[in-house]
Amino acid sequence: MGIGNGLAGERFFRQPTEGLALALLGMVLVHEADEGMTAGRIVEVEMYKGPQDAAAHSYGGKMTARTQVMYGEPGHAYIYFIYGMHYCFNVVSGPLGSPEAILIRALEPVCGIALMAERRRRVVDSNHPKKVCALTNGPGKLSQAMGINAEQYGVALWDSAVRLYHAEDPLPPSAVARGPRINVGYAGAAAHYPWRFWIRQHPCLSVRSRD
DNA sequence: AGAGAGATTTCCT
DNA sequence: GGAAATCTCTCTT
Repeated sequence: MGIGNGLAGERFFRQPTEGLALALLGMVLVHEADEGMTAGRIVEVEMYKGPQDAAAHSYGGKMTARTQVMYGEPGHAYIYFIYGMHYCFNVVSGPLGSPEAILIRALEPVCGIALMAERRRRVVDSNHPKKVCALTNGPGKLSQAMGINAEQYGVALWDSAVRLYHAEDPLPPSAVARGPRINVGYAGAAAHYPWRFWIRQHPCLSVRSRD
């Protein structure tokens, strides 16, 4: 109870990537792990639009062991390891053969804050909102807090321990802002495309992307 | 508040 | 060898 308005089914993911990215805002990501359940509301995302997008791992149709899942059906988890330290969690988008993805950049913790703090090796007072947000206000942080790593690579998000629930109340369009993606300066013109979306003024936005 | 460096794998040259 | 869809710590302002 209280988590959301129902599990997102397989067909939810079959929509154009921009619509899916916007729909993910306000939804709740859940991981039911052996150690316990954690959940967080999605407040910031970025879309990566496949072969035409110079910032995407699948730019030019590049396929490696890492990017393979993006070429499959939407709604699977694309997880990659970066900077020798961090995992980043993405929702695969686009139909079979269309390697697009949506990076989840920030969550608002909803359930399992103590477990998140333990995984992040932090001591957090649940009544201190800024400290709670700091558990999941970045793509590497939220993966660690949610217990997401290479083990979940490729899982189907409508049928696994990692899943998505619809928001109880839809976000009004006025609550959503968009702007350029973070840390893609190498991508030429694509670095300026407004393909990051976030909930305006939300306290849990990533450090690099405050309003 | 902001800048700089270190951590250290995956992928490309 | 070098950069990357990042984070943390330290030093400086």
